[in-house]
Amino acid sequence: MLFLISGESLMNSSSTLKPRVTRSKPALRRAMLELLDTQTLEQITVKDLTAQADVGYATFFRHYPDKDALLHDVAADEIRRLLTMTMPLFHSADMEASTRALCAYVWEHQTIWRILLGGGASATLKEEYLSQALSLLEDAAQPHPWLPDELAVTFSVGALVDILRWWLSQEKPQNVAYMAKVIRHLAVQPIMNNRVV
Amino acid sequence: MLFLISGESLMNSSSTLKPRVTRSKPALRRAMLELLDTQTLEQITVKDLTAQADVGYATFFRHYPDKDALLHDVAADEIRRLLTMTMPLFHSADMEASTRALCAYVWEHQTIWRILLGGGASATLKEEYLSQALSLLEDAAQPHPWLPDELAVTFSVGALVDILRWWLSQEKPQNVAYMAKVIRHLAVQPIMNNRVV
DNA sequence: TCCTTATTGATATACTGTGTATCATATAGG
DNA sequence: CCTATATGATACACAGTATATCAATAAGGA
Repeated sequence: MLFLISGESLMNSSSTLKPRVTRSKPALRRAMLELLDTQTLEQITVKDLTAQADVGYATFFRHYPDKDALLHDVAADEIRRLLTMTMPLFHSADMEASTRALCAYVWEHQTIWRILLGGGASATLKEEYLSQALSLLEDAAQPHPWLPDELAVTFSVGALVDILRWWLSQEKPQNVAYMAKVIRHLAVQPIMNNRVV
Repeated sequence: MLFLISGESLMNSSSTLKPRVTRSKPALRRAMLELLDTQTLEQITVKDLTAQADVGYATFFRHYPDKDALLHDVAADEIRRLLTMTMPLFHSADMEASTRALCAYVWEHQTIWRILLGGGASATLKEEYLSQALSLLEDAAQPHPWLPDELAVTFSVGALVDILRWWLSQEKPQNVAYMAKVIRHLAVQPIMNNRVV
């Protein structure tokens, strides 16, 4: 499988192969995604990465201090984009449209999200996701009279990630509309200020 | 901090120290819990464990193949006990009593659960928890007309672990009754066959 | 009390993976 | 054509894992 990520292009427009300069970093990001498809993050070694990227071993450390930094670099953009579609959920504006847009985005980018959610990256992903979500919490300020905001976000983000991971791990995944309904019902609706059972 | 775990006692009834025989394994389990209080699982080395347990380095491998096996040994009992209190939640018998009993149990054993849920063991814990829960799924057979059983359990167990972790990570934790209500409302009620939003 | 067996401590060793340092080479961009 | 920079290749120091070996020690039975 091949993956093209973020804005950087791996080849230039000319017919000849692009020379070494600036080739390593995109190659390493590409290699990380390729290896995460079948292995866990901690199973992947720097040697594996540089071999997959067809790059010298020491070259890795000229771009990243360690494996986690590379994963962070790969995932940061996607997380941020998904997060901008997640936060509106807590403002209870048009919830149906929001959840559907969220699921549609994940579905369109399922190749990378299947890797980020599955494998061994999910722990790192969830931490980062939750961290970014909590830092944006002040804006929301949607009062949950009986539920601490931090608990609400922790629960909702956790449930969202778990549900999305289940979705993309299925052999025959459900459709977008259904998953939006599931997320609305399981991860969003319960933290809204309604009746408490 | 000191921890006494499962049924094994570290000392015998006599006034003298118990000799080496059978001393290592309990000492290693004890050391694992002590180190997990301040470090992540992957931060802990076998050398750390054997030093903390005051045991020879090679002795570790005479009892466990690796760190994860030791953690598994430490956590297995607790997980199994908590699970027997978790499953009744899906039978919708007396939900209020079930959730309260669950939270009361965690609260009574908060010393070990704070370690198992926090730190670096939470990922392993959740996997094991979910695995055991899914293997017991056949018994429940509580039909969720619109929700696949596996998704329901995945969501519910995930939410439960997340909520419990948040609870025990608080400086001034909420009381048992409140947390039972939260779990009922966030992790259990949403998967029951009611109205779908 | 004595003897056998099992546990342990201590140590040596092989191996894998990380991270740094160094030097020669190739090339992009001026 | 020249120079700054990215790269490849390699050597090296270091940490952690896992196994093997041998002597010491104590438990539990004779």
